[in-house]
Amino acid sequence: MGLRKTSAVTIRDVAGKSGVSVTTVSMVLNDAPLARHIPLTTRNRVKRAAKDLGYRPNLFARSLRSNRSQTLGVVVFDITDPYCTQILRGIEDSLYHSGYLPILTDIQNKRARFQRCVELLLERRVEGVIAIANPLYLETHLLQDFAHSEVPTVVIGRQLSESTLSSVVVDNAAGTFAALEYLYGLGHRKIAFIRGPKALVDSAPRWKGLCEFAWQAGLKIDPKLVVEIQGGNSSYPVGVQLTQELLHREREFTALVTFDDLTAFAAIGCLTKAGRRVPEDVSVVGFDDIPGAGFYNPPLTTVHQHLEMQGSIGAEIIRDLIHARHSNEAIKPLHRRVVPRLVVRQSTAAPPGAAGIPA
Amino acid sequence: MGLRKTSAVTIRDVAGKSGVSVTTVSMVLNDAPLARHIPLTTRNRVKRAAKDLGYRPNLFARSLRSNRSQTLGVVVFDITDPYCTQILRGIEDSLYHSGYLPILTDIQNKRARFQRCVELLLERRVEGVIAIANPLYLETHLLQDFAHSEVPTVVIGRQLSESTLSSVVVDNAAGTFAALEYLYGLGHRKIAFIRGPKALVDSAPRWKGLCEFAWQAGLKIDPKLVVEIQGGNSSYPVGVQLTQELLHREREFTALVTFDDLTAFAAIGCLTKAGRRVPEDVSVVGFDDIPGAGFYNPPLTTVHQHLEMQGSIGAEIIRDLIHARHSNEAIKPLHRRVVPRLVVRQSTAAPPGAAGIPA
DNA sequence: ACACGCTATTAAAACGATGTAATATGCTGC
DNA sequence: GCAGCATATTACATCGTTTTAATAGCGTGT
Repeated sequence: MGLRKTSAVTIRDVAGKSGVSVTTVSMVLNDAPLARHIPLTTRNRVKRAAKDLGYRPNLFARSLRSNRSQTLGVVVFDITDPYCTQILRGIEDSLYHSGYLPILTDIQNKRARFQRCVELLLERRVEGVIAIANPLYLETHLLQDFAHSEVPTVVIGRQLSESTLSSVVVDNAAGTFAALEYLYGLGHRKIAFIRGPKALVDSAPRWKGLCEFAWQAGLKIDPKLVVEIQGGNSSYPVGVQLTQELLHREREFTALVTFDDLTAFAAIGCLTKAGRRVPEDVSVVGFDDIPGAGFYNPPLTTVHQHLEMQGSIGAEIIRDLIHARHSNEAIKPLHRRVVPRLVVRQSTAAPPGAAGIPA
Repeated sequence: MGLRKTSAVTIRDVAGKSGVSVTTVSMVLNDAPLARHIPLTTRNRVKRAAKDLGYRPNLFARSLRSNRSQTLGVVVFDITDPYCTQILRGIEDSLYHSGYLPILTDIQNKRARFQRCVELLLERRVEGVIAIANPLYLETHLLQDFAHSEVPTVVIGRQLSESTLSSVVVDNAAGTFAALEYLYGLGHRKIAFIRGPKALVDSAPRWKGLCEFAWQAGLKIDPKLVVEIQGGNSSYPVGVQLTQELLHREREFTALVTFDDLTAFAAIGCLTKAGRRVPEDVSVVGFDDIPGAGFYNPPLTTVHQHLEMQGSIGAEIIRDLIHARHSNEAIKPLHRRVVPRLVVRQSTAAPPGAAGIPA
């Protein structure tokens, strides 16, 4: 190994060296059905020659001929966002032994880039597409290009039940439900909330999960203890500002459920500065379990949404769809939903007064 | 836009529609040098037809013929590591308008995958490779495969001055030098250090920068205030443990310089728990400026190493090398070094006693 | 009249693989 | 002695492009 040069070795060379025709070589190396008549000795001779010469089939020629690129397109909205990279990891793992290579395009959260990414992938004749949905906007109509080209497409992170596209989503409501259930179990009753911005699709179901538990447990949600992120997105400064607002309202609370981890970080920072200890005075719960949540000060209790698994599910769906398409079966979009899990760390504890009401 | 189907449109169709031969179409669309004799009217007719039909050249055919894949390989050691993704972002940006598409392979920090990634890229006939060096190990000999195949290769994050590979690195010593200079300027004299593990190449130069400044400023480094990360890598728990050890030694210190941000986070967590306030009692400085450093509690003063820029420089080098290779110039490996910048946030302040000795 | 250069255009040969349709060989049964 | 069949193998067209070498028309100077 190591000293094969630019594989100028073609199938013809292999044929020459092993004394058979290129057809035979091709059939042997792909063990095509028609190769069943070729005796073992010949097969071995061919394989031997191929290995000796360090033959690597030219993928361009192969793709040109067979019209299969052995390539999937992956569209992420921001490669520096751990949300995307964790999903990517799952995709990679699922694809690793499949012969498919993912090619990655990054929207960088810029609308203008979306169109170009789609074109790029179509140009490269990808056999399928996995798109990680931007939490803010999603140009579904752009993805329709793929649907039209009959390229199987799955969107991760956005519910699309009646679309021609497949989808993988997390069950947001189940996540917040579990979080509130846990706090309630610890004994918290005065609980504050920072809701997500209306612009994000995840906001509504996360809030819904909270309301559901509250309703089931007979817990009253105090409107004075609810604030909402305005504008497009959560951010550290916004989190700080909303936490301050909660403090200014001078309504006591022993726990705080935030829309996401970043907001939770901001809240903890703000509470600490205001002299409230976390978790001794106030418990804080986030959502997402971003990397770093476990290293925060204190380590954050939050809802883990199995991003890797979402990625691998997406890849599986695509593989299935491609397979279906190839055997001329009807391709029906698939929809999967993964259940998140509450990860308890050290930003939550029993409320100050009652030390440990049992769940 | 939107409803072009699987581009079964070939150059032949365009030729048919515009009433010329495929040769003419090809020449016009690539504005090849030989197209100079073709009158404007014909050119426009061809271009018009191409656009009307929604013609997209088949890249497989093109690559097969011209032996150019229009593709670069990028090898990262861990796609979920922000170090990699920031560099990636720089690479993308630099490549965005170049016609080259990066295809990404992820080692996942597993030695075994390296070989396979290299093979994958060679198979896809990439025209160049950008490898982001694993901080721990780097199978340079595996990359030699690329050198042998005359595929231009640049390594980001590892000094390789006399190699046949090109390289981009950060000037580690300059970074730590600046950090210590800053603390010294604030008035700190009793300064503790957490050194990086010997196994990491970055450890030595970062320590060297500290020693250099200390020597220049006449600052004595107290061996009792120096600890070193053992084993392979920095981690949160290790950081906590080493900080505890520093505290146990009962040698007073007003500032702490850590090997990297993760260790700094751990140190801050540990100090806080031990009742030392950051930065009022102890200032802490990290290295890397990982995302989240600005959101930590408190926001971390650290050394920013321009990862995006490193990425784009790498991409530029590759483009230059490919170009050189193409015009049959000799390809000499290039080596670039970027100077980091100290980012002052809120984990540093003047030492407790002397409130603000001027630099 | 014709060799020459110039413009405008194209036929045809690659590129490297795949797979269909065809061929060559040997064996069986009648 | 030959149709019929299984076995072993291959010639050749094909995929869609690029590019070389050739062609055709057309003025022009001798």
